[in-house]
Amino acid sequence: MASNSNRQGSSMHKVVEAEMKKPCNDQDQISKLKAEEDEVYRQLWLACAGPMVNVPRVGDRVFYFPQGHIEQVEACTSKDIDVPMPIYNVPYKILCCVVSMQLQAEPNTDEVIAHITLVPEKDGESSQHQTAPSIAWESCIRSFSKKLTPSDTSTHGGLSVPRKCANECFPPLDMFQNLPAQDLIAKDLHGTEWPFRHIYRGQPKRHLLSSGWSSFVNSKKLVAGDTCIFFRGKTSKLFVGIRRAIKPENNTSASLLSSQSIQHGVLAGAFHAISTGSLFNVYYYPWKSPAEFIIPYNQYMKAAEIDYSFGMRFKMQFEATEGFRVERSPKFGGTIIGIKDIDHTRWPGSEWRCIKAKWDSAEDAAICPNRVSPWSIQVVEIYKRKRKSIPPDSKKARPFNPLFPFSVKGGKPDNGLVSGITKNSVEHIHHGLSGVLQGQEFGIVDAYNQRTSARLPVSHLSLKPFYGRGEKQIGLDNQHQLQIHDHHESTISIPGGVSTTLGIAISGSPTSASRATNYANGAKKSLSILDVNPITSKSQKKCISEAPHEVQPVDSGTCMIFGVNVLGNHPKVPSPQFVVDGELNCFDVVPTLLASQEGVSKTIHVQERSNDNLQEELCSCLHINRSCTKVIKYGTALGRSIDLSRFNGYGDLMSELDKIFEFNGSLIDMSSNWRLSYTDGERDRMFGDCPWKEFQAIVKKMFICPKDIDDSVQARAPV
Amino acid sequence: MASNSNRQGSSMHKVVEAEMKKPCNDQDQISKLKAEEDEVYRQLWLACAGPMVNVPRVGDRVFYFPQGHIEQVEACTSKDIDVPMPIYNVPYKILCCVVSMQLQAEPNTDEVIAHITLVPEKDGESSQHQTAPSIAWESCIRSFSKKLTPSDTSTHGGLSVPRKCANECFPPLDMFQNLPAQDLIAKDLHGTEWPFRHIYRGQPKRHLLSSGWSSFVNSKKLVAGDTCIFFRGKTSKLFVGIRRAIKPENNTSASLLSSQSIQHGVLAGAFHAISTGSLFNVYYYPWKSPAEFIIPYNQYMKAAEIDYSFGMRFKMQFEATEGFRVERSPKFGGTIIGIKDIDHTRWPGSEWRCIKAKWDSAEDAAICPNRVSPWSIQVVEIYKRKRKSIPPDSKKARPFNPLFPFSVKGGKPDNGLVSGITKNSVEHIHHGLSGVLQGQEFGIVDAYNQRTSARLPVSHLSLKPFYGRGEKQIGLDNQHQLQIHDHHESTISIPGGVSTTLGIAISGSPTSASRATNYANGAKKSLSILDVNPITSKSQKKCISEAPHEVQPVDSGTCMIFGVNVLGNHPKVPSPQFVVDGELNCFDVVPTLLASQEGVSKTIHVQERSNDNLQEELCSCLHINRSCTKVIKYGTALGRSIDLSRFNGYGDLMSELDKIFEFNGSLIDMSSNWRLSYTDGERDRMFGDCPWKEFQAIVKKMFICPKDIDDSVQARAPV
DNA sequence: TTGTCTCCCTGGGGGAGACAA
DNA sequence: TTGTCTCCCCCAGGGAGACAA
Repeated sequence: MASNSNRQGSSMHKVVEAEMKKPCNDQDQISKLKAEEDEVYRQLWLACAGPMVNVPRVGDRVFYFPQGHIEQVEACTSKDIDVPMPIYNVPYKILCCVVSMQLQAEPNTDEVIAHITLVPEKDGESSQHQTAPSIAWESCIRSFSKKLTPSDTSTHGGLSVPRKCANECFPPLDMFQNLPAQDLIAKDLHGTEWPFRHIYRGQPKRHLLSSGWSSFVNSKKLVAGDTCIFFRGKTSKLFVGIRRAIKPENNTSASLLSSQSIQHGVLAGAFHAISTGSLFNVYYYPWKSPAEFIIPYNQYMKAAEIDYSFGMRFKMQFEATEGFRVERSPKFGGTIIGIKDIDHTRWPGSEWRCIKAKWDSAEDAAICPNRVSPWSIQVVEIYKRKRKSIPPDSKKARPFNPLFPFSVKGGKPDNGLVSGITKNSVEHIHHGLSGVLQGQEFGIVDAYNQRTSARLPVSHLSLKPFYGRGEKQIGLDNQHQLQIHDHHESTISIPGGVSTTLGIAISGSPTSASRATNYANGAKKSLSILDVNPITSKSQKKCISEAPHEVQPVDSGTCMIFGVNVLGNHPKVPSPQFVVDGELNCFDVVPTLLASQEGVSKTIHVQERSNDNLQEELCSCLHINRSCTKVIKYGTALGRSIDLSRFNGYGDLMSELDKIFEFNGSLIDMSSNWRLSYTDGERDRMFGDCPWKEFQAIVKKMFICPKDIDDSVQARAPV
Repeated sequence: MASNSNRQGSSMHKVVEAEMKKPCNDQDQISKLKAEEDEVYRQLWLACAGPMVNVPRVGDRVFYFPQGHIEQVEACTSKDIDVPMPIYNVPYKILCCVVSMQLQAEPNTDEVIAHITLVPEKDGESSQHQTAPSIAWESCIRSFSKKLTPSDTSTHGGLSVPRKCANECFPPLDMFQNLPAQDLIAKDLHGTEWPFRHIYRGQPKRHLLSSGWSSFVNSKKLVAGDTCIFFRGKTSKLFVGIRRAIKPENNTSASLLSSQSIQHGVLAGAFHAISTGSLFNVYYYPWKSPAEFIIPYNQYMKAAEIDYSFGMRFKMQFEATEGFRVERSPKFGGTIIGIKDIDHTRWPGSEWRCIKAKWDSAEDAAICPNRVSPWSIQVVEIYKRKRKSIPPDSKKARPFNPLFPFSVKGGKPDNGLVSGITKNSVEHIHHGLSGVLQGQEFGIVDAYNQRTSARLPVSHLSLKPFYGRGEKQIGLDNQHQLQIHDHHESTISIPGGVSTTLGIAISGSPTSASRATNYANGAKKSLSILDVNPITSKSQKKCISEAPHEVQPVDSGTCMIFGVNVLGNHPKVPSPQFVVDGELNCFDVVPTLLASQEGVSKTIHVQERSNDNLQEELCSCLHINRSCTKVIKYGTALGRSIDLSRFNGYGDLMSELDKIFEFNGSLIDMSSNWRLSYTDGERDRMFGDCPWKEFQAIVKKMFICPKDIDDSVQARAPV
């Protein structure tokens, strides 16, 4: 392209560009020049991307949000088929390290693209890695941008360069000449060189880019309103870029894959990367993406420190018109009117766009999104309140099960790396009220029934909530890690990160059974990171936010603080396509398999059998990949299935069961003769004798029985 | 674009286009016109795609080959990271019905795109659905294509239209005029209308497209060597298209996803589609795709009827130069020098490019691919031999496990829909020799050890080989299908097809164990489709191909007939990333878990223990996600692992073991005192007393023991 | 019959100062 | 100071027949 337009003037025009490389052999000098050029390129790229765009640098730690990535690809593709996506077993945010970062531009449109290579971070914690402070290039990098006028883009004449910009950014002209002029060569983001004639002429005199300019305009298909951007470093290297007023629309039919498959690609790609701990590539298109989906660790954590609550006032910036300098828009003001994960089914607890905003002016509301993410807003100072306890990111194992890309249904337990901020807020509750959960390992601890929880192994209490159903993990730093489990559930980690968790019943051979048990005990001893304190249960339902400015939420029923609904009202979770309808059939059929699947779920049943049957069913149903847990009411043919992940505690559950089985409240207030019990992997338990989170993790099936009948099968009835 | 160039001549030129719609209100007439236009468009699209390209029509049944789809996306994207892909549990070919088919073109390059919506067919069999015969449009559709000369594409002058083409394809000119001329309007694949001045002038007189032509050339960026194509139906509707000599290269940086993620997208998308039976979209780019990956059912089946063998001569067509008519190239001749699945690890048994070709001339070899698929070649008549039995596609359940998109490693058992042709050949063996496997449901049945196998439910025997390790499936037509399993292994199918299979050891409770068995028996009763016959095992190694012209293969070691290697030599299968290295640790640690995974594989170990240990290990290792099976030789410290999927029968296996353990043939001919035994999921120690396929599915570990020692632990020693 | 060349002639657009906001 | 206009002038390229393969 450039060569086409290389209609250079007569040879008397001196070419100024020429990099001005001094004849120094100093390696440092050369690499400095290179570094400067790289920095100029980066700044140009950012200027072309827009004032709101930022990208991390190599080595930075970031959070990758698959939801945001999908937002981008959805913005780029036309939704083809309305086939519901499965729920992938991918955390809503993934801590990564930036392995490489290539700032590029699309050849045809000059649309900016950041090609980012990430590697999932093994370790949730580690030092608050700071981005290597970039050398203060700002002092020696000059730039200007100009929004093109109709004259600038007309066929008659060139670009009128503001005097100040020309003086600052272009090499000086020899003003003693009759018609001061020089030939400039500017590189665009592709490295293509564009020759421009820079001339000082007209009456009154002004700076113009004449020859070459119209070729540039034609090639880049610039129109009035677009912005051209010039950057120049100390070494006189000149760069040119563009930012369009109207972003190029997507080539609808030009996609290689269907939008469906692309979403699969995003999710399966992320899944594979975290499963194997391997690199993965992400393309970030700032012009297309509704929001950044790769957030620097520090930015995220800073947001996590703030105690967002209803009614808070905040400001947010968006791209808008700006002057010759690349600047940010004025800020738009808004108020938080809701905090809630936007897709509880797929991304429970996610902070992505979890804040519902009401914008101050109606016009703003038309431009600004309804929902924003915490890290993209600036809370007005007066409202800022930090959380009390901030253990930012604790050392935890990956919470998802790498053998199961698809989750059967929502209900992903809240845990560790998966939901940092959410965790923090929850943690805050406990901290504030019971002083638990300090240090690197912490969990959401509950003591719904103190008697029972006291009986559980210490390690269990501490780690269980984070590893799904009663798993715990040792040897985290080892690729060949082995996860062991009591309740006779076990997990194997496959090198490269693939692991699965499977529960098994005790083998008939006492030898092998005892061997396994012994080993489990041995493993437990190696856990030195436990920190368990007794806690009380009162805190469970208290609304976390204690900000003085807090108002009762308008959209009642949800008071979500970073994804945790602290009120008792629950939206109905839609059932995605992967729920087992036929599963009731397996009820009597299949020998029990006690599988522990993080983020996966549970089989559940109705029951109308004798006590013998109850006993028997302890190991009679397959517990893999179910989102729902069966509830069987004694004497009733039709059982029900419920998704435990929808509930935040026993109270919620009981209310629901009371409603479902039409106890009219008598199940809740215990006035009925019926009680709820459940089976876990081992044998019968009474309802409510362990913390809720743990209950969620271990429950296999629930039974609603008359007390007398229930008692008769309860070998060891706690409570 | 078109409007830009719409420099129409003076008003005296009559516009001929105008669709010539007669003033008939007849709906039939209108829809006929529409149908004709659609057909002309289709023909134009095909002509632009190239002479070798074909696409199915809506309603057609086709096989979709994920491998081919990946070939296409790989051809379009630059491989970014060298991270190995996981093995997805997706069949290598997927029978689909074409739900919709949009023939499009890329806006910038006019590259042809077929946007195909497929839905996986539930039913492997069903009627030999014939494509609705298209109306014989050919009689009324006129077309010509011209390879553009330098003059045609130069800035001076227009397109020189061959006289015959102009007469046939353009509306007739009024030759009584001084300068006979008319204005034509031609639609391209986007529906954009291009005006052309058709004039008959010069000395001598000739047909030219003058005004408008150069705009067309510029807009489409045509160069000499490219081809322009005109089509016209009866209704005078004129269409124009192009086919480039040099296909546009891929926009490397313009991809939305990394090539990794795109491959994930292809595979996860396919997986999801077959899991849920839902629609999925595929974009086929004939200019980019190295080969068609959507093959009409009939074309595939026709190929499947042929008994391909080494040395066969065949012809194949490729795109090449052609005349004014869109025609196929001359055929290239070649010889089959190998038949073998190209990626046995990922796509075992796949016929995709399974034929290794030697091309007759060296120049051809430079153009033609090394490997071709059976359906894309035409076997020279003299070599054609049909297979004996052709049960083309039997009604079988989907063989893959829908809960496991990723398979850990190759070794996918041959089964049903997954490998139609391969199956056929395998089936053929059994059919020909034992008369088994008729009807809709069939399995490879064996009764090597009657005593042992007699204990298994019939259903087990019958279905096992096709569903991995000892699974069986009922209710195939039901989305809510339930897979049941004895050996205390069980599978749940989740509606939409998600299911998993897990094995468990017998629970400590005798009650539950017996119940499970009972139920399994009960379930068995509902299986009315079983057809079990005794077969002998001799047939196992017989080479299928009995073609008289068959020659011994040059690249010895593989004589694959549709994916089945009928010779005994096996290439080493590379171990992909998902193999468990740390698994030896679990050996002593974890209670046995007998997992049945279709396409997944087996754990294996070395052994140097006492008989007690042997006994113990019957249920001591996790059998998930292994490609290899352990072989333990008594008294030898170092055991070995072998991939059973590499072998086609016991003979192969024994040869290999004989070699590995240096028996120098004495293991094969039984002259040594050593024997091979194995353990299955029920802790029974057995000899090779069941069909090979079943053996592959149920074997957990193999032991090579001296006869006497072996007998001592052999409760029931068959042989 | 059709590919290439050359001649003719027109108009789009590059290059300059004039003028005005 | 800079956006727009207009004038000037040139040459790219379209349109035609000549010529030759």
